[in-house]
Amino acid sequence: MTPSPASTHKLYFLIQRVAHVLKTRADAELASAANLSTAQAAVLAVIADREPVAQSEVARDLQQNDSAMTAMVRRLDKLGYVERNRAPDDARAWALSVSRRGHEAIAASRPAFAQVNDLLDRHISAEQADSLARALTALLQNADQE
Amino acid sequence: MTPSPASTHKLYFLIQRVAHVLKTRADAELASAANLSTAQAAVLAVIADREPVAQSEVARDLQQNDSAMTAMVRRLDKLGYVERNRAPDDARAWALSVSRRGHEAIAASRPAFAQVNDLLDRHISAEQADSLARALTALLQNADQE
DNA sequence: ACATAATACTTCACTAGTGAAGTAAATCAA
DNA sequence: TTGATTTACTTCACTAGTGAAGTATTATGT
Repeated sequence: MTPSPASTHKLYFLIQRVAHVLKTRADAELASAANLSTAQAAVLAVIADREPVAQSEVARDLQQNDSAMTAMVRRLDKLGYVERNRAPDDARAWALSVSRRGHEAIAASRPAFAQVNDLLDRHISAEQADSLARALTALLQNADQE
Repeated sequence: MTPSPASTHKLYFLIQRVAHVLKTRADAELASAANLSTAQAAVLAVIADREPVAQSEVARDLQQNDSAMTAMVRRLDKLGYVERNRAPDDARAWALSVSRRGHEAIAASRPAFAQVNDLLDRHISAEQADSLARALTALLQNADQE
């Protein structure tokens, strides 16, 4: 097997730092544009996409555990961004959906995300972004089944 | 300006998810190989590289704030992985260094990180990794000054 | 049918980060 | 040289995640 190039060796830490820097930046933009964090925006997006949806499905989708979702949905509920009804077909589950205010928050957050995407665009070429996205998507899918 | 390709639009969330999945994976590997988390390993690596070093410098290096470092160094101290002496030239600052046990923990963690790097290698070609690393490094440096 | 296993969710104790506010020491400007 | 500012660190209240353990409820195998 060929040895890893020097750049691969620190790729893990590099990804962590880029993710951290982008998250901090995006959270700042988002906080001033909408009363929302990036983590909340991610969860809202999944719910909007699949509603009515159970917590466990959102957790699976974001590859987080159920207890994280319990806490997150409680916060989103307190903010008035989601509705929690009992699922009609399963007495254990919630049927989550995005409220009117939740949709407004999502809409208000769009420009902030656009700004972060612009930052990415300015420093990564379109082809690089494309190949990066493909590599990361493949990584996500394959890492699952190992 | 050319519009972002579809893949760029979700790049932010993609990076966050990949970072999250890799972190969870690496933490699991690391926990069984050494009594250490990836966040702790990152901090120890910086200290080892620059010792004796002040907390604020480590924080700057990892692009985190000072209060995060206060808490992290307290945990590392409790684990016996760092030594905290007062800096001789500055009564406000700590002079941090890695203890013998800290170096042992770093050593014990290497195979775990190697395993995560292998995972990356298996799903990203060497050239992709190289170009990815370059793009992310540039992004990190430029994002700083904006 | 019924014991067993899996699933949906919660709670708890923990790590790991943020930002705001505060203290003490060091630096700078006049 | 002293007053204002910056720096190093801490504390606090918060978000956001983990894993383990527990409670219902649903699904499964014989």
